[in-house]
Amino acid sequence: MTNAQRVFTALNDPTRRAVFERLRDGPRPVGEIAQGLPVTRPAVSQHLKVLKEAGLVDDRSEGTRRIYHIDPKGLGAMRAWLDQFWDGALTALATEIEKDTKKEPK
Amino acid sequence: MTNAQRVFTALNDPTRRAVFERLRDGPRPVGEIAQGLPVTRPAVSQHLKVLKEAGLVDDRSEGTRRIYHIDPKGLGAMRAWLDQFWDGALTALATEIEKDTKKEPK
DNA sequence: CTCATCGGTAAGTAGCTACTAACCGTAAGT
DNA sequence: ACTTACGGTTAGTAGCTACTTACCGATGAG
Repeated sequence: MTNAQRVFTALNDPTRRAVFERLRDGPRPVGEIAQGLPVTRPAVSQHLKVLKEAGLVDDRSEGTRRIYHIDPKGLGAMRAWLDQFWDGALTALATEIEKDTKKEPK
Repeated sequence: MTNAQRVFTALNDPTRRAVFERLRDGPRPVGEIAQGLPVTRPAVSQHLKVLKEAGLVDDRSEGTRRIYHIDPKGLGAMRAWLDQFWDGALTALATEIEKDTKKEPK
């Protein structure tokens, strides 16, 4: 399984995106993340595991709590994938427009 | 269902990404896209439908063929989502580093 | 040494999704 | 008009996945 694949899979689930977005404002322990979400805490743990494997989050221990924070590594991989795509897409689009212009020079 | 949700769902499936990436080199008819892929042509049609609903591809008729091409709209939505995230993630990370530095000034 | 809190893990299940096979409509060639 | 090529749609199914419940280890307070 490629790295980009893991990132996409991780961000595909709405609940998991909610978990991830909750970390945007700063690091949080698991319980605090789970609070307010419509799923149980174990579910959040499982989501965090997936996010971590995708390189989207990382954690550190602090007493009995585990503080999770965003890891830019995953976002970077995704952005790289997207950028590599962006150029090709725009190039193809430009070619398309050029062809259309030749066909219908108004 | 939000628009970003549709883009993520569309790009989540490996086969669907393969379909999408095949259009990076330029517009292609359905049959040509399906050729070489390990799935049948109807499956490709279904994938194209999902990609189209996500704003990632669009199509035009040319005789009995349907030529599919990349639609930048979907990629733009995804990039917007990512960028909006990017800043928050980096800000949080910077805050983190700052805190760690204060704790362990080496 | 208890006892409570925090959180990761295992097992089992309901719901979704990607796939194939069969079918149908449409456009172009003869 | 007949035939062929192209491709979208439907019905049915196998496999995956997000969820809950129950359990367990670890840390800190008293």
